[in-house]
Amino acid sequence: MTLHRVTTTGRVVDLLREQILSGALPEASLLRQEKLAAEFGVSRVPIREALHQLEAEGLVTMQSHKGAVVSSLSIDDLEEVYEIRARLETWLLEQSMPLLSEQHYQKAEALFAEMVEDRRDENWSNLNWDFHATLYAPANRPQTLALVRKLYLNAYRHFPLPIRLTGSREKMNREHRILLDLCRQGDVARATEHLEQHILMGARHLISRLKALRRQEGDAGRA
Amino acid sequence: MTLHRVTTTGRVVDLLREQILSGALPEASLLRQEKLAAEFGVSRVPIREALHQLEAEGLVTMQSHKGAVVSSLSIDDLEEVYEIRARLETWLLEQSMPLLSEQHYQKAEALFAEMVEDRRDENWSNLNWDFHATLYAPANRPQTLALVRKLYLNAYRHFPLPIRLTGSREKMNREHRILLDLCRQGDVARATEHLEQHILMGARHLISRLKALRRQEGDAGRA
DNA sequence: CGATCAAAGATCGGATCCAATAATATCAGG
DNA sequence: CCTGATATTATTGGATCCGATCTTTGATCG
Repeated sequence: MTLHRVTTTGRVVDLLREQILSGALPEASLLRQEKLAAEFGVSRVPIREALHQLEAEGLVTMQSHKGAVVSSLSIDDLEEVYEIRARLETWLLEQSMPLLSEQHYQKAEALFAEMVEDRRDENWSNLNWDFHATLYAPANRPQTLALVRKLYLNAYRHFPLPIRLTGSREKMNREHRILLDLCRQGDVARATEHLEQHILMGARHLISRLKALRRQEGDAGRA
Repeated sequence: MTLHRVTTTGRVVDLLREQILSGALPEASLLRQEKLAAEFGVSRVPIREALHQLEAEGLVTMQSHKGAVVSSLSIDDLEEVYEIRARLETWLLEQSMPLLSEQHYQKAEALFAEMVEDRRDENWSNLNWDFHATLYAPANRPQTLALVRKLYLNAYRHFPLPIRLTGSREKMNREHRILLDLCRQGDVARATEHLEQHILMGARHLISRLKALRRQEGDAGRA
């Protein structure tokens, strides 16, 4: 669609965003311009512009003459983002459900099957998003969908995949299965209720894992 | 709060954002780097970085080697943004209403009175936002509030004040009065319902004014 | 021995310069 | 006179250089 001509700054932005969202650059990492410039084999200018751009996206915070760090979400913020998602996604589903066609269901089923079968974790986030987005598609709310997607990625960043998924895949699969069935049955109230719980449960799981991780790190720090 | 040390880029960002949101730079305006640089008395570098930053915020769109233009929202997009606002703000009110204290009411009343009395238009947007935000404050949802504020500004931009307000001030005032009273009565259901209608009516008014304006421009073009 | 201040080094922000790309004008051919 | 190729110009993107600011180290003094 938007086929911007590739520019160095743009590529740097994409690379850094990818690394931040994937967790390769954990939160609070220092981003030295010179280091990144050398790493990517470019001058510092596109790095600086990329950092500014990412700052506007909320992924890094910059302090002038001090440096840029990968920004971090507090647990409260994380929870709130999930709650916003729940509020908006239930709304999307409410609108799209009456309009879901067999084609949408087939696509959702295919994505669901892929998520069940694929044992590797790397694609899970994308598949999960695609699954949800498929169910919301008929609502025809591009702005809302883009916003929710941004929140989705933003909430997931910083958490290496094993942390996100450990002990929750089967649960997620079961919930997705139920969600699909409820949609097919046309029960809007129960489907949206289930979706809300699904999202909020995901938040709770992620937060408990995160707290455990921080406790662990705290212990390591004390040792 | 965030007291970054002032940097040229930062100031340029703030200036351009202000000009875009206020309508001084109408949508689809071409933003020539050299022109802006001369205007602000700086080199092109901070201009470029500012433009990139604003692009990430969604206020301008850049095409490499072609230039930057002030981005525009379609009418559909505008309507959708208002609907998102309605969905989120009713949620905020729902949570905050039980927690509203006399202090909040007094602040809201003061802002309301200011909006009624102040015949000048310049402050209206800010006062209006502050009024709404005051009612949502007890919900203690900083992320949501920041997001809604962004949507609020984004939806209002491009519309010179006279267009936004003509023939709607009295209506807005009446609706605000009712909203305040419903809050005081503690009727959550009716208050949120009223708020939703208030926001959606605002959208409808703005869109009709916008369509009239475009029709008018179309006629002028044909003449 | 610890604290404070100064100087050196590191890093960032901004200006200038150069290269790459798109828009525009010019000219040849039909 | 119109169309298409080519050259010129305007504008952007990127690299290098310079000045400003922050950090760190080390020396001096209490």
